[in-house]
Amino acid sequence: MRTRAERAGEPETTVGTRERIVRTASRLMQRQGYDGTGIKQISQEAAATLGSVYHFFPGGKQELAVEAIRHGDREFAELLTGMLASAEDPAEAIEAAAHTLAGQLRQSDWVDGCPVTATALGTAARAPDIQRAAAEAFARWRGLVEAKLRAAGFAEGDAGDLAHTVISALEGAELAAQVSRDETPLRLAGAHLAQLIRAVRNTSS
Amino acid sequence: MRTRAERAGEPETTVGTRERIVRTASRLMQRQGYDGTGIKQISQEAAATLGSVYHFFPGGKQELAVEAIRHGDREFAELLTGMLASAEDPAEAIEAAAHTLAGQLRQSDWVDGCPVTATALGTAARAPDIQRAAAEAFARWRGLVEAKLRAAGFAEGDAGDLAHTVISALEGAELAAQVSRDETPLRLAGAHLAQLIRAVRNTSS
DNA sequence: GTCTATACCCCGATAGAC
DNA sequence: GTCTATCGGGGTATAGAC
Repeated sequence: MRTRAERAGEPETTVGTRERIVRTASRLMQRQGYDGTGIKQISQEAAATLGSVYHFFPGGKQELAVEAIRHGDREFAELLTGMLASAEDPAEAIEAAAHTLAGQLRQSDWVDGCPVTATALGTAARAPDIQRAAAEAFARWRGLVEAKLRAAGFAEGDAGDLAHTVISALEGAELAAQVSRDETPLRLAGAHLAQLIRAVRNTSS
Repeated sequence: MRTRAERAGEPETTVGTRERIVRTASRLMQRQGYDGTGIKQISQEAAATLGSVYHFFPGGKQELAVEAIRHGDREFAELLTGMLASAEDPAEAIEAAAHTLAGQLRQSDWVDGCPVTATALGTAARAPDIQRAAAEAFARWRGLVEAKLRAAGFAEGDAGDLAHTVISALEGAELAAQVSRDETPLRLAGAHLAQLIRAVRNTSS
C-alpha cells in the first residue's frame, strides 16, 4: 500500500519501503546482473525484511526485476532529458551527453553502466516480461532523442533513424568503456555521432 | 593433456574433452551470462563429468569463464575477418557485416548476441581476469577494423578512431536488436557507419 | 506491513576410487 | 583422465506469529 504522501506526490524526507526495495534492486542488478543479485542481498541493503519484499512483490524476483528496470528507465530518461537540453543544437547536445556519461561511469569506477542492460542480458530467453520492460526503456530513450532532432528541423524519417543509431552507439560505447575501463569509446562515439548528425542535416537540406 | 592430433593442428572428427567444455561454456555463458550458467550444466551439455571440468580447469568457474571469453574472441575475430573481406570498400564491408550479424541474430531467435558481453557484464567488479579477457577481445576486433581502414588509405588517427566507433556501434546495435527482438538497430547502424566512414574520408582528402 | 524460521533445492568445489 | 559421492553454503520462496 502506498503512503498518503506518495499518493499526493508530496516531497518527503524518508522513502517508503517499496520504493527503497525497488531502488536497491535497480542499483544492484545494474552492477551484478539478474542472476548475480540475490533477494536476500536486496532486502538487507534496502533495510527491509524478506517478508516485506514478498509482500510488495508476490511475483518474486522476476516481478522485482521488471520494476527495477522500469525504475532505471525513468531515471535515465530524466538524465537524458537534462543532457539533451544542455544545447540547442542536437549534435552538440549528444556529444555533451556522451561526455557526461563518461564522467559518471569513471566516477563509479566503471561499474555503473546502463541501468537495464545487465539485468536484461541473459534473461531474455527465460523471462519475456523482463525483455519487454527493457525494450520499452530503449524505445522511450530513443523517443527523447528523436524529439530533440525533430525540434531542430530534421525530417521525421531521418530523426527516427538517427535516434536509433544514437542510442545504439551510446549503449555500445558505454559497454566498451566499462569493459576496457577507459572513457575513449564514449568520447569518440560522441564526436562521431555529432559528425554524423551534421552530415545527415547537410544531405537533406 | 592435448591429443597428438591437436598438437599437430590436424583435422579430426571428434573434439577433445577440454575443447568441448570450452565451447559449451562459451555458448552457454553467451546466452545466460556468468552467474546464470552452472558448472554442472556445462559438464552435462559438454558430455563431460564434473571431475573432468575441474581436472582441466583447476581454477574453477572463473578460469573456465576466461577461456570461454577467449574462445568467443577468436571465433568472432574469424567471422569479422571474413565479413570485412566481403568488399574492398570499408564502408560497404562494415554495412555488410551489420547485415550478417542481424541475420545470425534473428536466426538464433535473438539469443546469440556478442559472445563476450553477457559473460563480462556483472563480473567486472568481482573478477579482473574476466574483465581483462573481454577488453582484449574488444581490442582485437577493433584492430581488425582499423587494419581494414588503413588498407583503404585512411590516416592512422582517423582509422583508429573510426574503428573504436564501429565496434561500439555494432556492439550497441546488436544489444538493442536483441532486447527489442528486431534487426532495425543493426540495419540502421550499418547504414550510418557507412555514411560516417565516407564523411571522414571526404574531410581528410 | 513486518518479522523470524524454515522448507527445499541447487550451487561451486573437493575427495578419492578406478 | 574419468567417474561418483558428498560437503557446506546459499539460493528462492513460503508459513504463520505479531
